[in-house]
Amino acid sequence: VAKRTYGQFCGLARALELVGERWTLLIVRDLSLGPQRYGDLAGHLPGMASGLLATRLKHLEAIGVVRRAVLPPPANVGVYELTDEGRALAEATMPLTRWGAAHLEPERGDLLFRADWLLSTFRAAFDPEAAVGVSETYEFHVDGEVVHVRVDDGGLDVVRGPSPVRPALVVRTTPDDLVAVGTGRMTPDDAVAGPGTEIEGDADALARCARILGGFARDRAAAG
Amino acid sequence: VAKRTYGQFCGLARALELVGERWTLLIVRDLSLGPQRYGDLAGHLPGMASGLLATRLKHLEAIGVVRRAVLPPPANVGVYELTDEGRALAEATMPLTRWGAAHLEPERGDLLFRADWLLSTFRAAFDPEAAVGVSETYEFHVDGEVVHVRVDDGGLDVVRGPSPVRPALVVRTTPDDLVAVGTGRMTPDDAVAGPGTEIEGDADALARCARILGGFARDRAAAG
DNA sequence: CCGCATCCGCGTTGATACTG
DNA sequence: CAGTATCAACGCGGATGCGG
Repeated sequence: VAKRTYGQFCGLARALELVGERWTLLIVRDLSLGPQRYGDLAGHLPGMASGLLATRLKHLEAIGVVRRAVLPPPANVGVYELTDEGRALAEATMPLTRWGAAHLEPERGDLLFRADWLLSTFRAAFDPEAAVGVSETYEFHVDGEVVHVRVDDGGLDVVRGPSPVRPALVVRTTPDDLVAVGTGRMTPDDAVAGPGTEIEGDADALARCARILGGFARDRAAAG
Repeated sequence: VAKRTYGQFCGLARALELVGERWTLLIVRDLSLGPQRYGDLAGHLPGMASGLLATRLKHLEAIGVVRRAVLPPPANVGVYELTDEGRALAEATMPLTRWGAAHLEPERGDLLFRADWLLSTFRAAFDPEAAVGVSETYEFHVDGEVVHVRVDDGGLDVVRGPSPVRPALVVRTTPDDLVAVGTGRMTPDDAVAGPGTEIEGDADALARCARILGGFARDRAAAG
């Protein structure tokens, strides 16, 4: 029996045949923030059967989106990482992420939260115009996770882990505050004034950071 | 039991919850070329169960992507059309279409072909730079289908049916020729010289049309 | 314990028949 | 023509097992 395909000569149908199955694009999203071990991936995808993750990874490897690699000694652990094709795919999902972000329900407290999910959503709403002439790094600590955002004169990159260089701004905050600021319910200054958020760095860096990552809130306001 | 969701506070996860199920984005794609009746949609989606199409349409209507409308008399038939949200969604799938197009296998003869699928794939690869200063319409006749492409100084729109205004170029061709030109196996001039393709209009219009819609072939060459 | 494979129960999907 | 009804087959979620 043929794998469930669409069999249409159409770019979208082909993309959905390749990566349209359940969980597949979420795996690509998680790997777009840096290589990950099997167990870490599984931890990022609650509700996904372990065997299914193995199947998906094998398929993504077969179609050239994902590659296995071994970290150099003394780590010597196997990880999965995106190929160039995989990075192109991750890039191609940005507008879809942006559309979905405009349809998130911020008040739903039952949703699972991860700093890297929200920051990858911020990245999707990123407007290069807002970052021209800015080259610096912001580091976020949320719920025990560390993620840093590298802005480089019109470009923007979100990577898991602490920044290798000294960041212009370090934000220690809570999921609630991050969501509130992201969705426009709170200004960054409100958050800093409140109990959940504290920053290291000057106020100018905070203002620039807010301007550059603020597209998410603007999208939501536009779409309702 | 809860509908199969991801439950993650993440734009991509939300988008996939809303429109990530099988067939859903292909319905949006078909409606993005103009309103369609239930039966026409079903005809465009071979292999999809009729009941499933009804379910999907109801869901898309519930989330505000699709709207039912009745064509004015004397037609008086019910059609489905995209809302503004739906058009934004269709727009958001363009890069994904482009990624998938680069992974199409042009030699696979078993794939189903429709002129509007291929032309919507062309549109996804459209580069606005190529169309600055050009404002004209091209009409394609393929396999009994008629689709027209409206270029308007940096913008591009693909719509089913004949052009309401006199087109600068009319192309009558075969699926094979259109695929061959789209994937770069043939130049437009080769096609016109061959038996499958004939055009009405001057050679300059053909050259402009080829330049504007040629992004698909360029993408494929880049990705391999 | 990590990285996967195997099994089972159920929801989703594919194909066709049916109805107003 | 525009859907609804029915049922078999498949995909997925959850648990468990197994080798390193």
